[in-house]
Amino acid sequence: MLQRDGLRDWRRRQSRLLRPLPRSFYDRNARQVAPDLVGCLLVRREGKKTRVGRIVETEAYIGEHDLACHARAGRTARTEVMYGEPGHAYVYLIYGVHPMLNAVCGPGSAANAVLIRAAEPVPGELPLLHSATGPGNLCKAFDIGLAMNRDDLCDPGAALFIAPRPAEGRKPRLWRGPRVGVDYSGEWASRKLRFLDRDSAHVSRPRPPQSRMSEGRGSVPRR
DNA sequence: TGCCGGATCCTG
DNA sequence: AGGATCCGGCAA
Repeated sequence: MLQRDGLRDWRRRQSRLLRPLPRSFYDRNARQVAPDLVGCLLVRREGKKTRVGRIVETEAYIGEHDLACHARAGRTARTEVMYGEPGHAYVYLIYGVHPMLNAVCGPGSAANAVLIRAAEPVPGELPLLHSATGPGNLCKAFDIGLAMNRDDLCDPGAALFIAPRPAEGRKPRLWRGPRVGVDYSGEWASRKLRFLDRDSAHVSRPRPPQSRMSEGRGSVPRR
């Protein structure tokens, strides 16, 4: 049990080192922020527990002119937070079922946001409650609900924030592709605003051609 | 006030 | 392939 206490202390020390990305990080177009968030650490503090995951997939939603972005309808009660200070959470419910986590971006009051679509476990940290592959699953794994809408991700005491890429962490090899589930948005559906770490086994579908675990349902290498 | 359509996921 | 399940946005 000494060993386990040691591990707990180690985790506590590690998690104290995690600090939120500064607001200036988010105060840019989501097109710039989204790829920079891949490899960063999603941190959820709940009671005495701190859960950490490495973000491996994001999507940029770049403002009112982006027909896939909720702000396409302009300023409304729901989208208000996207026009506010960068660095806050925008959480909404999709299909009446799944909460989705976004980080509000800028510049300034431009209604930009980055959807956080997947995270992978970090060795040495608490195991995640559940797979964090896919935006709905990710919210479940980190216990993120609608109540966290508008929370400030830059507050050092926040229950939810994103910490910078660890210096010792591997640098992601990024792949860029079209966003998922936005076929209704015309030409915006084909814009490559989805970013993922090609070497992660925890990205959602559809996976890029030669990523780890890219084998779809029952497909077999050809000969 | 009512209706419609989602930035999804899981099962059959 | 389809259902779950509910909220925001828009038309009436």
